[in-house]
Amino acid sequence: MIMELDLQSDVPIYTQLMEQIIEGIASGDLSPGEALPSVRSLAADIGINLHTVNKAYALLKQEGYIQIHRKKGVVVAPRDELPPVTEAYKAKLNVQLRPLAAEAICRGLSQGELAEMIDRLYRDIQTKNNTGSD
Amino acid sequence: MIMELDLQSDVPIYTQLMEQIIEGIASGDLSPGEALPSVRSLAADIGINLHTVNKAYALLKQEGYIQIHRKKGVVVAPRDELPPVTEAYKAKLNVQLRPLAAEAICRGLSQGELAEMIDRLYRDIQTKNNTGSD
Amino acid sequence: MIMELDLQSDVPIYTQLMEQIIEGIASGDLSPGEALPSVRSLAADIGINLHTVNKAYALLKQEGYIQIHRKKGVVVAPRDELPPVTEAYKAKLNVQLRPLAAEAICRGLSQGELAEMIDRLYRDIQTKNNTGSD
Amino acid sequence: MIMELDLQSDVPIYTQLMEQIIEGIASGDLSPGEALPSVRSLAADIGINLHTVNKAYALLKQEGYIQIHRKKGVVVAPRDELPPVTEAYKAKLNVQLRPLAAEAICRGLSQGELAEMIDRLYRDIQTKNNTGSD
DNA sequence: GTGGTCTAGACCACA
DNA sequence: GTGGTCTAGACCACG
Repeated sequence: MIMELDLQSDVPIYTQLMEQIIEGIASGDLSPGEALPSVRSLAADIGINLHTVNKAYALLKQEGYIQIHRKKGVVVAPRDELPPVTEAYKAKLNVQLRPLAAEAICRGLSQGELAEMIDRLYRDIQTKNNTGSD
Repeated sequence: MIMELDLQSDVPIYTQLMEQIIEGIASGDLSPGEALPSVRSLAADIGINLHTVNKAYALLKQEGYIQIHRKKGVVVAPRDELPPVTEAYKAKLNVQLRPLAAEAICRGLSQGELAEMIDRLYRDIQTKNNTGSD
Repeated sequence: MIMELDLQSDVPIYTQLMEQIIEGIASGDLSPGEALPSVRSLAADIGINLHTVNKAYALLKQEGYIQIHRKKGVVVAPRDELPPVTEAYKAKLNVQLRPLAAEAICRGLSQGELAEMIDRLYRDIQTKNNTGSD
Repeated sequence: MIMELDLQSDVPIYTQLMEQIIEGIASGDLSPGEALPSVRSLAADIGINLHTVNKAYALLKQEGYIQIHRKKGVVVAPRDELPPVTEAYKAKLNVQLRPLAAEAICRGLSQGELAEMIDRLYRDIQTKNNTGSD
């Protein structure tokens, strides 16, 4: 799996790492139960410190996306143990979307255009289409 | 206008300030051309540091939401000067939405449900217009 | 507040730190809303690395015992926001108690004796009695 | 005897092994004097490393729960040689229970509820005696 | 070799 | 000065 990190971004590296892995799971690039690279090897691969990878893994574990298996190492959680759509999640998502919606309204982006963007993102992610022909 | 700040949040205060003002403009609570409180008075009102308000105003100005006149003070930008839907904006929005979409897919939130959430947010924000002169 | 750490113990320092703070809250030694020492100062006080303190604080925050307030720094969560008795908590507690109960049965410790130990612990903690006259 | 191991748990496998065996003794599932599987066969049965089983057995022997004879192999200690309720044990138990009690107090779990949980655990463990000869 | 823990020292965003 | 992030290097428990 290819990790696209922007070390210059103001988004913390461990967050980018988390996002990449979550997107990997969403796209099917990473299958439930599949093993992930060890903290050390991934850190070496992408040229960052192992603690940074460790933090990403720890947070993903806490959220339920991955598990630390004592024999298999780090693995993607099985499908039925992936985090579900809880009320807490929907509340969090609302909080995240709200400022985006407000800005969209200010700029005059129609709801339809926004819906279309999301539509494209859903298809983009689910078809592993990483190049985006837009 | 009421500012709702969460000092426990991991979102910086100046960002929350920006979001509140943008949402105020989106909801019509703040009209184009309307005057905003001075840095000093706003900071005193909500009990935060001058620098924090300053930073929020500076960024809002930079993005085109507000204007700072020597005489009139801080005012909301006139309608035709509010930031438009540029390609850069759409790209930024895509980058912001992508991880949210990926997580939604992982958790099994359908595209329809997500669209509905956004629909509700649009209505929620746009009908919050209290025109309150307090 | 006095921190009693055993650097030789196999219990991680950050765990001991968490336990001490939780006991401090339980005993009333730390009041809801009260400010805790900063990561740096606490680390310096007890002669450990600031990252270790940081980890303890981060976990306590995650569990809801403390909050990171942007103005006041680290504070004990207000009483009504302290973690409640959830089913998840009871399940966790059961898992923790089970092996202790099994060992107690093996050794022939009666249920009454165990109940009495807990009774004494409750009183001990709630009366800030840190010396234990047993 | 069935071993329930959780490879995702943060509890080391050898510890889980110990706990299972101790609970087996407590429930009567394993009788004093009864033979336990050899290190080799147990390791093979539950699919873990030899060293892991070895470590569990060594610690159990050290604590007095099992005995290792050259000829008879591994057997559960006779009833009168099982570890008794020593002061050291009570002290250790106190140390283990203390943080649990502190957390319970913080969350508002009453002493009665805690006592009831322990009561249920005692009965749960002691009635699990299936005397299964498989 | 794995993850977990701890240390040390550094930079930055925030208020 | 605060917490947050990242790096570097080390030791240990586990399997």
